[in-house]
Amino acid sequence: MATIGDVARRAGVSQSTVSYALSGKRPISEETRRRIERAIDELGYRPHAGARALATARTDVIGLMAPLRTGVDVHVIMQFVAGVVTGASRSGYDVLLLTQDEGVLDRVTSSSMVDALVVMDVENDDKRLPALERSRQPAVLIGLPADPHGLSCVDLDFARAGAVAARRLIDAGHRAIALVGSPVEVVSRHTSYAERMTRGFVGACEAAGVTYLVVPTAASAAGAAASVDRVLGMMPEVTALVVHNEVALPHVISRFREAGRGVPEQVSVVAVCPEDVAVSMPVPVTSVDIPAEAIGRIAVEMLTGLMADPARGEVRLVSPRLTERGSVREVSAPSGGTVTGDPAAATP
Amino acid sequence: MATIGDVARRAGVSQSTVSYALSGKRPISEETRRRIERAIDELGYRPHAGARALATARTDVIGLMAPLRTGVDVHVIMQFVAGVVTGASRSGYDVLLLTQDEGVLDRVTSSSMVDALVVMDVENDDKRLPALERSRQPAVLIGLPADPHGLSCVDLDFARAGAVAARRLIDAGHRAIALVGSPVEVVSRHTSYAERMTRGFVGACEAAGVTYLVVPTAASAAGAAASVDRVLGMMPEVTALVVHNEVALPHVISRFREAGRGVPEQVSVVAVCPEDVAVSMPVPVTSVDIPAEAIGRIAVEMLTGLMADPARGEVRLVSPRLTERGSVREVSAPSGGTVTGDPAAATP
DNA sequence: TTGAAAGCGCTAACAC
DNA sequence: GTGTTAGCGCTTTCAA
Repeated sequence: MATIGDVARRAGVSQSTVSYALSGKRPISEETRRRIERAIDELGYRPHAGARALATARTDVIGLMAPLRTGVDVHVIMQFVAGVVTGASRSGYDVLLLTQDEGVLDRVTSSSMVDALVVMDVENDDKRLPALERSRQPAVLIGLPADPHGLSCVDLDFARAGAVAARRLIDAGHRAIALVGSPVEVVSRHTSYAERMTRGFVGACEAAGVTYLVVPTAASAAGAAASVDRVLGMMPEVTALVVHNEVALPHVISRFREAGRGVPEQVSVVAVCPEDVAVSMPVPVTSVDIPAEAIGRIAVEMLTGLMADPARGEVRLVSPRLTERGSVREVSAPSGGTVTGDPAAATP
Repeated sequence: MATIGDVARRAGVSQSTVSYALSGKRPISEETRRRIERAIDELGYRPHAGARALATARTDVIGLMAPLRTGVDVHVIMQFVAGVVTGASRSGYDVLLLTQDEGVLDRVTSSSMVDALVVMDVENDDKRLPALERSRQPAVLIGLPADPHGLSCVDLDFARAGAVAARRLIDAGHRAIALVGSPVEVVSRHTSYAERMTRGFVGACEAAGVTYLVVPTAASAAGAAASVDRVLGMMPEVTALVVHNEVALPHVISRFREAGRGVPEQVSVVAVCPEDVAVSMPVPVTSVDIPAEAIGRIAVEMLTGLMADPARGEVRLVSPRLTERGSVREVSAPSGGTVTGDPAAATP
């Protein structure tokens, strides 16, 4: 590999001139610049990343801690990752893919491998937070810990998403609505989005005085079926669902159909999921989209902002947007319903 | 950040001694080693990755070119990625996540950011291959280009997978079998796995003299429905399916059921997909598993092998394994069928 | 507008 | 068993 010295020699200038020509940090005469560019092309020169990192204390690499346990919401995760990579490359950064492990975090940061970090799948009381603080690296969390104080976070506003989804159904005249939610693992791991989603849903239902039910649901056909049966058992009058579980969604729909309740004829559905999932269902599903890729990009934008100017933490909640796809049926409201709900499951 | 010099001073030894203590490349007295370790702990020292890369011409990072276009087989991709990351960390490497772009490949390799590369989603005539060659970096491809000569590749043996899946159905007595295959985009992009799969399927069917049909299928409910209708139209006597399309799978099953052909009562199914997908279907599906995570790990193993000893390229095809899950019904063979098939779609 | 040269932090001869 | 030191390739003062 050619070095900056080779380029300098070939162009008949000094190393520093080449360096400055590359960085643009001082004016270079047209003639010199031309010679340098020529030499660079001829030699196929690229600065050595390690040498540069050593000299500048920057790597132009950002670390991405992503949950690679497969099974849950792979779709969404992939989209976050894609957004982060896109955003990063747009800003001239590469992405080092890290596992969800505080040990890795310590190692990577203190050996100066990355300039900053994006941390995905943040839990309420995330074990990586102390390590993050210790590292004193700029960082953006995707998700919301219990105490986001001083941290930079971005996420979909799941509380509003839950409310928007519920309200769409309420406004359509439905009076008995179930939330088919995230898997119990997610809830018990205290990844806050499930709780926020539930809170928003419950809030909207109570405000409107409609009957509601919250059912955590495993990410499989069996889980979906079990949840559907539970819903039908506890709330036979159900006419509408909010589904916040990408994997279960198709199975929920078909189980309801098997039970003689077609979507959208007998049962209306609003999903909370990525757009492409909602579109690819047997029945296109009206949904509150999770703009995962956009959120990934925003995370990187926030990060570059932080690097330029280490301000105080900022929490950015992306507003949910509902897209109609015809899975909600307007019903003539048969007078107001009663508030019942499943107190056990519905605690915020 | 503490440097090796700080450690040396604190331990009362020279830098090189610290370096050697760390690398174990020469014997260090028990006493000295103890003092050094102590100093390292107290200072929280970690070698600076860039400095080390500069001095050793190694980064301990491998590049992973992964297709981040969402939509197709996200599941499988995630599992490959997870396998690569796991394998890498097991061998002391970190992973730089790169987009599928020759420009990126050139940049990353010639600036010495990585020691080696794993290239996913290889097409028959992949544009990245020249850049790869140019880079003279050890590389392992996941997938198979048209001419793998001199390259290291690993993939599932899709030809045998197709054959195994078909044979399972043939052996169960089925005489009219359809392959619901990969999306046309995949086929036309000439990602060879779809072709190999088809070849294996067709070969087995022709060898057994059964009727068969090959139908590329879009990765959506609509695509699945269209394909099912096409199958029923062209081959109404169909009693068995091989499905090589993870996204379409659930919709194929339900569309058949809607057409009055339940799985496995009227229609037997063997899928070619990751295990967790087959398990999470409404009906557990007998499948030839795609051991994506294992393949990812193998890729890294091959890579470390190559780095240690740049041998000639080696193509490793992982043997398919069929797992019974009850979606195949044994039928009393009603005498041998005729070879018809869809010549247009079934060309190898 | 350009050069010379001192590091950045580490490894690995080459000494002893 | 340990120390000295010359790089690795780049950036950035300091000088001109």
